[in-house]
Amino acid sequence: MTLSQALPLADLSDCCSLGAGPLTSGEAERYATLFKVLADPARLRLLSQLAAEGCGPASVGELTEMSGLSQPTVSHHLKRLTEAGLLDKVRVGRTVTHQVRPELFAELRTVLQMD
Amino acid sequence: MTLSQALPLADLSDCCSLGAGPLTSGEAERYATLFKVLADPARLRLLSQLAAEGCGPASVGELTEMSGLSQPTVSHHLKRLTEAGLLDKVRVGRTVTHQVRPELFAELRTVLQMD
DNA sequence: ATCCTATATTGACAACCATCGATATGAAGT
DNA sequence: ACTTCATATCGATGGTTGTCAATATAGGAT
Repeated sequence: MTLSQALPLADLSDCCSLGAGPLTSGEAERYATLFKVLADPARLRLLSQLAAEGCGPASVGELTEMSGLSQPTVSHHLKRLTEAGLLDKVRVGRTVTHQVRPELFAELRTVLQMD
Repeated sequence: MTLSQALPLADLSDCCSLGAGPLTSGEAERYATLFKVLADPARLRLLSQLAAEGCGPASVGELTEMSGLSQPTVSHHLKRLTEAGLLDKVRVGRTVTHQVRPELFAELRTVLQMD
């Protein structure tokens, strides 16, 4: 069960962002959970690799080489990103591929809108 | 010395975001530091209070009442937000007021652009 | 069935941080 | 100077997490 399934974000189109009224404690915790996933340099670099134009989905092994981290550490970060709803995970034979899922990024941009 | 003075963000207009090529380790750490400041429900609620339309700058005491947290805890959070460059701090007599500083929010929105 | 290869999980350790009570600083009034 | 009020800092504590080595799982090939 992914985080996005367990804790769906509020629809920002009609209600709340930082710039449009105080957040409820539930909203604040859900957004904080998402920002926490982004608040790590290794995960940001993995995301930037996956989001770079021209690069399609990448395997865990490729991302391990690029990051210079150990394979368990990369697997751990990809799991956190996937459970947060920021990545999609696809198994093809023995290799596992990940791909950026843009929806939540768009929602977070709305949250950071200050006017 | 605030974080934004010590570690200026790269100019995103011509260079790097998550969607435009891999991040350097320096960029990844600076963005991760900023997201870490946002990755706390209490700080998000303080920000949403400060950003709510109609609300001007608010004092530490007012924010302490609204948040339900202790005064030292609120002071701690406001310090982190201010040192990150997300808030401005102004002392007026005995009371200290804070106000949202929109620049870094705009930069983070750019970082989260995935296309 | 056995082996190899790719990924996931476990266990452990160190570092960081949110929170509070207690106390210090600092500014203004008497 | 002294008191009072608003905010900041200190010290301690409990919880979270990034990282790795070691091991487990799982899929394909022989």
